[in-house]
Amino acid sequence: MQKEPAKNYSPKDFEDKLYKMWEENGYFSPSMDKSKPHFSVVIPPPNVTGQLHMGHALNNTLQDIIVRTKRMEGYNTLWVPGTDHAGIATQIKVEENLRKEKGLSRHDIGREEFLKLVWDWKNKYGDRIITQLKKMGTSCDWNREAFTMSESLSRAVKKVFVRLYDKGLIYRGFRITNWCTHCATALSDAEVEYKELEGGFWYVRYPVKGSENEFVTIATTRPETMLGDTAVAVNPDDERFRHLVGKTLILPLMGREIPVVADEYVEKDFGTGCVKITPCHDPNDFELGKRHDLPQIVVIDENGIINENGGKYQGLDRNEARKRIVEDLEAGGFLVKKEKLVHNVAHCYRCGSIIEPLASRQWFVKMKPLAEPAIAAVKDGRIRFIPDRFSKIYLNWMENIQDWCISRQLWWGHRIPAYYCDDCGQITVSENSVNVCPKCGGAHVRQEEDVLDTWFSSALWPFSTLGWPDSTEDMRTFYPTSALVTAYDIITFWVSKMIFMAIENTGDIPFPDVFIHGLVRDELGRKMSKSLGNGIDPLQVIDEYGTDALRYALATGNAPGNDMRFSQEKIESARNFINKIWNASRFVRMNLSIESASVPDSGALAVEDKWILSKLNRLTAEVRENIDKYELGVALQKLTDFVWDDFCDWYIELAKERLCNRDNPDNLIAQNVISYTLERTMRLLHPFLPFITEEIWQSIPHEGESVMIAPYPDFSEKLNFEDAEIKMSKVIALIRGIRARRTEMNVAPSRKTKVFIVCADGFIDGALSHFFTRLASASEVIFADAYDGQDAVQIVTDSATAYIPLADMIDTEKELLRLGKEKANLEGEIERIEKKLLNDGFVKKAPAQVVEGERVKLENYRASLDGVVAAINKLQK
RNA sequence: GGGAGCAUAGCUCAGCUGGGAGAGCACCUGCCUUACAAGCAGGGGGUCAUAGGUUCGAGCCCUAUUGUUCCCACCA
Repeated sequence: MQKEPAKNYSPKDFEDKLYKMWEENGYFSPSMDKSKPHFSVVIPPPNVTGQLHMGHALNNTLQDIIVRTKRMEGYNTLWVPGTDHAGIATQIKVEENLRKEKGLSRHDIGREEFLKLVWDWKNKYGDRIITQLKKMGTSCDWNREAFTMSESLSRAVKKVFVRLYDKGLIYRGFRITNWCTHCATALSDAEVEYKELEGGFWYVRYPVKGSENEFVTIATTRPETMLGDTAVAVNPDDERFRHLVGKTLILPLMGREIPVVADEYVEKDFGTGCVKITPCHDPNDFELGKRHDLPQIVVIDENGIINENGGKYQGLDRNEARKRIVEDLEAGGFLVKKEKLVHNVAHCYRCGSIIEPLASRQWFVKMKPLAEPAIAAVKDGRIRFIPDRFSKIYLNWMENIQDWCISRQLWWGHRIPAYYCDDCGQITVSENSVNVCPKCGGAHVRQEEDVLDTWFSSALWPFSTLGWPDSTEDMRTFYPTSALVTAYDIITFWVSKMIFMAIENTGDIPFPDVFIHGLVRDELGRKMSKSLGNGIDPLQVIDEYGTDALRYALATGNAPGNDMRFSQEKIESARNFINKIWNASRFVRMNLSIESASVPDSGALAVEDKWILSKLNRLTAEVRENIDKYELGVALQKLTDFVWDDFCDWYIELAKERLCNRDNPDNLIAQNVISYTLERTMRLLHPFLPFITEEIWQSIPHEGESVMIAPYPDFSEKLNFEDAEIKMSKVIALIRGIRARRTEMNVAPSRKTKVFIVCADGFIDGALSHFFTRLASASEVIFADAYDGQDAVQIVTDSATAYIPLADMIDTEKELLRLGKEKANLEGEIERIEKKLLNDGFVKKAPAQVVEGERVKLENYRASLDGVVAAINKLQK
């Protein structure tokens, strides 16, 4: 029929070719068939200049499985791809590059020039991640590729900003923010990471004004901030210090007079019970300072340098300043002691430097009013997390939400659409650029320098990518999207923000389902990271084993929300399975003469045909259900078991007799059944293993252009053959028994023997002889009512007893011992079930089905026991 | 301090709404059986962390304990 396929699965021969074919034929685009329900997904946008890592690989594999299934199920399916401009991450990269290549900083070349460089960088690397996503087999509609900084998405960003500002949900405020001195920008709370560090804990005496030799001792982990102290606080209930409240202290080194105040915030039992208050460099002190109306003195600037308020320490780096201040305190007799203290220190999640809490003017989103409907949407079930436990994490975070700092002192990002008038101080927020102050008419108007947090634009992703704020056809057709697939580590960063932004701006939820997966770890369970050098490059895996193998390794045995370890072992077993499929198809192809396949009337079908068709049929229903419930790992496991055990190990072996012999009268029936089964199996597997299934599907009888757009198989009552399944399972049990016994007795596989079968109810009869000649080393199969021949090995199952005359190899004593054990075993089981059935509670309360199941089991055990007892009697004679 | 997860075979993990434990790998035995040695056949191996409880029945539900991982908060 065609040239002999390669002996081993060789993905390079077809993966790229097939992807190109799908893309060129437009299969990735939605059908736009309005009579069908829609199914839409937006990709979690990777960093535009990033590289594909295992996390992306897992995320996109899971999405693609779902999307491909829905597409085959007939939904009008859209998967929107795109990338994120990733403000800080990208800017840092370009800055580093600029420094390396030209020794310049971004300030040296100015905003405009720098942004040009970033765009160049983006254009250079922006395609790389897309190319890599395509390598994964992702079936995104590339015609709709989005980018958070594109013109249309920028328009959405401006629109939302103005809307929220007009509603009073965005405001500008002087607040403590997390400041990264390396990136020179404010960060949101979500962008800082806490790490435990051992640091110093310095005890310092502050003299009380006007009373000689009286001191207040405070303890601090950051002595350099004392330059900005404007008070010392004690707990109002603390007897030890009550008399000091209201008194004045002299701040050492600075000589400034500061008050002692009482505030509940201070814990009596920690440190000395007295806390120095630095409103501009500590969030708690800031709040306390406001309560007590304390002055705000900034002493550390945005680069981590002591500023003009720091007296003689001006110009020192914060670390240098700490050293000098401690020295000076000691010299001045103010330092009581230094202890070590392990405490949590905030770090920048991007560059890792220590965060400086710093009071500055920033833009914020008022969260409480936005959080409320977002909480309700999850609580009332309009949005559900899979698995459900993540809704707790979401709710816990949402219910304790703080205002969101959205301004960043970066250049790469959406510049905040706010305009300041230098003449009258008016602030104008507008979607259009403002050149003349609408209040005073002055022309000295400048736009806010800051840009928005990257997450501000990604928060709009589910609708901005569909064309919002315009009422586009995509928006009307595909919104709300159907599911979001992402890892648990960005639930608070991203998922939560999409939810409240969508509800606020579109009046609808962004998606009903949030399918959460875990992280991919290395063989030892560690996070894959650049610094550890333990990352496995998915592209290298693809190069070596193929995309399908990678996808299989990531999808199999993966339970929703759970982390997984990736190992060489896993990818190899994935490859082995695919190779198995490949060879099964090779066998089928080699024996095929028909051009199209259909299932013959059931009257023409052999019992094994009915069995495999029925199994496949049931599998179809189960796989659909598992995928619907996002149990992708389970679905793939069932498919694997079917292909390997049922189809390859049993059906193919049984079919050989008819299939490999063109003269066999049933040859065509076998051809039809086997190619029908293989074709359906390829369709079922296609969402998981898109390439191999397409390659095979194209080479066997099929209808249509591509398996990718073929209908996903569905359950059919016509192919439900329960009797055949029961019959086959009994035959299989008997064959297994025979094989096991032979192996136990070291009978060489080449030694064929007669097999006598006694089956009281005739369930296993002469029509099934070929099973035993093919699969149980039988030279001849004789059915009888009883066996009274020579000494034989006996294999007892619940439906039949097989006798193999191997007189020369039987050790009667051993055999009796074995049978005795088996008898005891069966008796035990029987006793257990009898007891259960005598239990009134069980019979009355357990479902009828379960009780009936136990009764059947009991009968089977009893039948087996009878057989074993008979066997023993026979041997003892 | 608050919250969540995990603990099942030597290893990595499945186990759906409770009905007497599975897979892959590893290990042992035998096979080049005309699709596949990336394979075939057979086998050993688990008081499902511990202690209670609910139930006719618990790996699964409840409580406590131990170990472990993570998230949030951020006590100077």
